[in-house]
Amino acid sequence: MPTPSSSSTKNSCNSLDFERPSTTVDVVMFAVRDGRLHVLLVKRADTPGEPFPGQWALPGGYIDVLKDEDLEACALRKLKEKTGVVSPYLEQLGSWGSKTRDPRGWHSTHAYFALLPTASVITPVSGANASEADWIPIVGKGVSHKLAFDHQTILEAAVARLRNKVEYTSLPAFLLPETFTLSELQTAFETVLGRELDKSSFRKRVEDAELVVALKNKFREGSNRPAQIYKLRSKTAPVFFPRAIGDSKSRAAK
Amino acid sequence: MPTPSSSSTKNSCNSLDFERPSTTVDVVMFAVRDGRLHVLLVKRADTPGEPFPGQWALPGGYIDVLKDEDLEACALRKLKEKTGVVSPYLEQLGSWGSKTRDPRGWHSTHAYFALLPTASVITPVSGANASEADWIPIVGKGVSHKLAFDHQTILEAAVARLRNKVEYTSLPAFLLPETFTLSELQTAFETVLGRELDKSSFRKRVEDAELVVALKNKFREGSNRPAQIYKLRSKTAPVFFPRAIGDSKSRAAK
DNA sequence: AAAATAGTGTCTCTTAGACACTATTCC
DNA sequence: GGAATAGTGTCTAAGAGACACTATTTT
Repeated sequence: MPTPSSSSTKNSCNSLDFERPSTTVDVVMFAVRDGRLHVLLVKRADTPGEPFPGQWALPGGYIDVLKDEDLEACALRKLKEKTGVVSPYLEQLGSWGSKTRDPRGWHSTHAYFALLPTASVITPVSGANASEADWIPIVGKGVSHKLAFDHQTILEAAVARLRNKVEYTSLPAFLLPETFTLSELQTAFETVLGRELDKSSFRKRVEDAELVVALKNKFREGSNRPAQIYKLRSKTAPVFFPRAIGDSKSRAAK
Repeated sequence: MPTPSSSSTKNSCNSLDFERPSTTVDVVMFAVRDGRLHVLLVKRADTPGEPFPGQWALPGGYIDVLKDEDLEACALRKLKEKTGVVSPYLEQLGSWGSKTRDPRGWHSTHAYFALLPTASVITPVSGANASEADWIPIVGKGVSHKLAFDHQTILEAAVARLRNKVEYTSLPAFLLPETFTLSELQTAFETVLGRELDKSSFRKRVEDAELVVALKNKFREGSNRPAQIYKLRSKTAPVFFPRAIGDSKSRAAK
């Protein structure tokens, strides 16, 4: 077991002198487009020498020890670079690290997942050195492209986590614009869950959880009865419902 | 933003040539001793130059790129080194990384948490270079010692996660020996939860979840009616209950 | 028989789902 | 009035808690 204070000399990236794994941060960014859940992917540069050239991957990359104060700041930086969004819902997903997941050697990545409001979905920014970025629809457990590294695994974990948490939290609310109607909120839940919900019990649930606040005299007009417009009571913290939304159906594991 | 393929030359730990953070793995090991929840801590070496000399810390350390296939293998290695236990319940907790959490520079750690069966708690192994190790009781949100690095934060996250998951999973079962009675199982839940449970509803819950299997003609004898002895149906996977154990009481956040 | 713990049954309360119902707008 | 969506009320079923009850052992 290597100890940082040993004084064998091999190479020195800083005060520690033994072979160390490299560290990255990847972000799974979700948004709803055309009533379907999408994830933002980037196409890797087609440079020879780069691993997985030209393949789709999660946006992410190496931590910049000068720019990034901490892991979350690094994730937020990558988010802003790709989408321009400054403060979306962001949650740590997990980490993956092994000898083999990157052909360049021992790598570990800290994965985050983010929920972006519909409004911000318009422009996939093809940033500085990212050759291409696009919103790809979620199909089944993940995406129908083959992804670089172990990004398929990470994406599947993110989709599973999101679907699981929808059962007992208000996460889909972060996929909507600032203001919305209850029907729109319900549709967001249904989009993520992949099944329809009963209107009456959904509304009771939302009401009891005090998730939203009605905006006085604000209504969504259409060719029918206008709908009350709401906003979230808390723009950042999700609400935890006391029971799963499927109740009698058992909650999925992990 | 640094790119791995840039060819400025600064130093070279492997093929990547820019300043990189260091990576560790820490493990929060829980066990029940004398009816109370404990965590295994180690005392850091009292060597000058080492950060936090002589202070209590979570067991863990640098990834060994030669020995460790992946993050989980690294966590299991550290677990075995400290306790001798080979396959406990092990779950990824999260990761913490920042410029400031280690005085030696940008560090990130992958934290795991483990539940150890009572049987394995007897011997805190003071391994090779670990100067001292001991089981410390959980008090409130964490432990009453001051811990090295941000280990207090990590420990508190582990305690919170454990307490939260007890509400809807069978995690405390992994704190018991192979076989146990339902009363012992209930006590394990109560120890972690920090509150008493109703016997009847607890047993219904366990029964409905098909968590345990009765051992034919095995009974725990005492100065009273003997109790049926059970074992877990699955020694590794926790069971997820359809509802929180507190039900009407709301589940804690995160 | 008493003590002690194991194990069960009954009642009530809460909440989710099903589903029918009413309400309000535009055409 | 009809179409369309918003919003509400009523009934039922399932599961959790409270708590009293029975069961089986040792002393």
